[in-house]
Amino acid sequence: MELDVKYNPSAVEDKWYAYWLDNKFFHSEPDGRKPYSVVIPPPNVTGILHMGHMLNQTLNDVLVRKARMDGYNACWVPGTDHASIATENKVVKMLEEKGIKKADLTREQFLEYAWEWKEKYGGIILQQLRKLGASCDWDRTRFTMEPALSEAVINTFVYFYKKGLIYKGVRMVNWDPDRCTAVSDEEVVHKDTKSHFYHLRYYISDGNGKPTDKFLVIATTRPETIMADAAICVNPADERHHWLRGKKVLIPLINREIPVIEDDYVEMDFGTGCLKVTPAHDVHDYEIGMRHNLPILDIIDEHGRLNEQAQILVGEDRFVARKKIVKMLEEAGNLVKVEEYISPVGYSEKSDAVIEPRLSAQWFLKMDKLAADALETVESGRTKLIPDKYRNTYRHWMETVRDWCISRQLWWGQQIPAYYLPDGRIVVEATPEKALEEARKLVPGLKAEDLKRDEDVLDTWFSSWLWPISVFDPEMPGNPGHKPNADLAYYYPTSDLVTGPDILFFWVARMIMAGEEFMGREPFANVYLTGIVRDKLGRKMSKSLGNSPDPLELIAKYGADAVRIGMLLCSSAGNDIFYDESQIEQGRNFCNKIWNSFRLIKGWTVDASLEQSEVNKVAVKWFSNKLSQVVETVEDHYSKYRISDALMTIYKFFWDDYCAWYLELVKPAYGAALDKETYDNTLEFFSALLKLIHPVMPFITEELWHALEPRKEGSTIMYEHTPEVKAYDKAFIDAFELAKEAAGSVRSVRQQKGISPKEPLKLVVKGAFPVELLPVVKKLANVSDVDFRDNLNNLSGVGFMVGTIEMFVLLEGLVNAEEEIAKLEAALEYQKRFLDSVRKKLSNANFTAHAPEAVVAGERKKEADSLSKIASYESQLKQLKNN
RNA sequence: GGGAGCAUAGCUCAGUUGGUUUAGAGCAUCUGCCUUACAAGCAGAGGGUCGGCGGUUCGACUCCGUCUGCUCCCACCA
Repeated sequence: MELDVKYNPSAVEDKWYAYWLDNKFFHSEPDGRKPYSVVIPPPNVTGILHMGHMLNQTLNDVLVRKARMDGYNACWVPGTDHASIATENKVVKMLEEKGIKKADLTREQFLEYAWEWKEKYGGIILQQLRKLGASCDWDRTRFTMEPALSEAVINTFVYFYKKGLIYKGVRMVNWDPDRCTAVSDEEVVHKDTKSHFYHLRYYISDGNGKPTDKFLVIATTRPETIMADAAICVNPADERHHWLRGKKVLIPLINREIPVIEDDYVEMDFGTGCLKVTPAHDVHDYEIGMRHNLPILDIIDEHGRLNEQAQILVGEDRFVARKKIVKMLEEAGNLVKVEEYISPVGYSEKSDAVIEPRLSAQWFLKMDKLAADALETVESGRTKLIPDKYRNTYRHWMETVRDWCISRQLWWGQQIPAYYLPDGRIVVEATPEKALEEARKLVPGLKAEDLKRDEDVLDTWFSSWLWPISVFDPEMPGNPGHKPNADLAYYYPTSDLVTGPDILFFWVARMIMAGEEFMGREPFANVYLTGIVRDKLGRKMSKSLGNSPDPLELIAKYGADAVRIGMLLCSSAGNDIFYDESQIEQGRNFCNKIWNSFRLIKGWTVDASLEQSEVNKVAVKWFSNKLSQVVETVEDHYSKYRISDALMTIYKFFWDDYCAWYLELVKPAYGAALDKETYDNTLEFFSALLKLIHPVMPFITEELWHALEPRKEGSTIMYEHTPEVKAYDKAFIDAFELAKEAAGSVRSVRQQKGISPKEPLKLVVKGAFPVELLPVVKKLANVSDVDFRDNLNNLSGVGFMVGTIEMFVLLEGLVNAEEEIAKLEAALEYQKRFLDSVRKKLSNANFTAHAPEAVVAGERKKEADSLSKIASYESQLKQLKNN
């Protein structure tokens, strides 16, 4: 078989992915094995794969594949999220391009377009995930708006409504004027924004609506809202303003009279100490208004424009109005001064529009009990957050969370199952038929067309918070008539959840709430929170910055395995990832290394009659011991979710120990054959390595596992078992390190003296170097001869130390005595200083008295070793100087 | 404004209850090699007063305080 010098991933990857699918290797059904289940954080149905997904899905796939090889019944449920705002935006945009306005469509027509769009573009992202090698059970693919899951959402709404936890109320909500919908507190991003602080003069009224010459000054950032002012408020303790008590003032420009009131809320040392109270357009003002029974005057419409109530600037956008009114105020003589001002302003996470606090009727879910339960889940450790630092933020959020505004003024989503009777009363039922039935109990003879269904849909998170339950059982426990479900019983709670910390509250916390509410227990055992993928400059990868590479192009260029390695190499949990293409190159190089090691092995001929040589014996002995030690380390890393450490351990083990040391040791001379025993062991080691690597690099390992020996149809490395940890001889492994060090030192001497690796060298040894390991030094350092002696006097060459063993490379005529003396003196100097520091410790009575015995013994050993090294350096120096 | 976290080689990071670490890895760098598995490679080498200062301790990268710098989260836009 002729193998290419370079590994070619594209030819291999599609083949094996199709093979895995054909054989249903990713599919899981409940059985006698222990389950390992994960649900995908459902990406937006209209989304495309970005680097953040790559990182998450790679980590997820590593965990799933590892669990599968550990004998678990692994089930990874994929799916997408209908993402109401994001998707509706895209559909609206698409329609606009066709010249169609949403306003001209009925709800049904719009939804038809939306579904069409979803069928066409939705799920591209799931196709992309396949390219990465994700071992999802595609037969279980779910969509949050598929009929069954929508039903689950509706049932959940009914459930909470009947439990009294859902209510409708007029509240100040975060209004996104771009999208014309309310958004939740969590969807508001506060950004420091440059604005102005306008100081405005309000004249005191003479009691008949006419201005006197007295006035007060307020400071505001929103002069366009003065027409909605209901009062001016001062702090009762503020003596500067006591003269205003009982007075009325006139709103500039429109001359409407409003009272001066007093409330502790106002801070005396901020602004002028006078606050204009605008209950309809500010959350605090609203609260003050409630306390003081102030009228509410709403002057801004749903698009953020001034309405008729404003009297002036009607129809103007709020920001345009702001500019215009400032000019008007200036001309009217009401503008005292303008200050530059930076203040935090809320923006809609989805549209980036400035949030308008707006009073509107919305549906809310009471959070106190749900949040308390979900907090306990994490506090008790039933769900672990990895890394642990997120527990603090989680706690803080759970303790301060407010009721969840769950209604959205959109069409794409689950429509709220609330029905209004003509008299305004509400019935909430899962179906229109049921609703009518209930309504008739209130108003006999009511007709279907008399019932009006609420226009709003539910927040997307109100569907995705059910995900770990609904993907297994859309009928949802908790609903009347719910029957036990085998999948749910088997797979719930899921094992690990891999997701970004940015949706810890949006999604993770709420899934925990739903889990506790409906299942009575946590939805997952561990939540692994990844970092944010950033570019080399530390900027978050984003479409607008254009700094995010296309993952599919990367896969095409380097191969999926390489990309996976690149993502994993630098991804300790919770730390941000600084993405750099060179990491993916490193992954590609690793693929190539694996590939070429296979070419080497495959090229060997075997002679069954050959005896196993000493060097091969020791190589096999060492590697089999080392393998167990490494597997143990890797398992430990995995158990702590230190995926990049696990990968690095495997990487070094393969590259350094297997390729650079083991294969070089057993490699037969050119044209020579290898003994069968060593060959079999070598293949066995290779096979074990492939299994160890498979979770991180699924494609190349499957390819080579099949190339290694003929496999039965339908077999796969995916279901091979992770290599076992057998008892290993640590002392022997450590001793082998001495041999490596010796070989390295000899090579170093060659480098310094410019001696070709092909020229054999002679070595003299003083000390207890294990004879068993001599062949290792001989072969890898090209040493023809090793001579043990009691002293190294009168030799010509270069000496070095391996531990406390002295070694000497015999070299005639190549030695520069001065150079050697200088080197030895430097080494001696270092050693003497080291000895000093050790002795300082040992001579300290406090140290010997307080430190544990083992530590003291360690220091004594250091002292002894150091003394022996010093002695040997000194004797070598003496030699050199005498000659 | 409140809270959390981070700061270790040029870069990205380890360093697990303070003691065989006058600190390790990978990448990058430098030197020598086209040695018939791999130049996407091989061999060798250099590189850090562990952010500053102070304290606790026989002993501090590790614990405490403080300062500086960065990041993130939360927060009602007078």
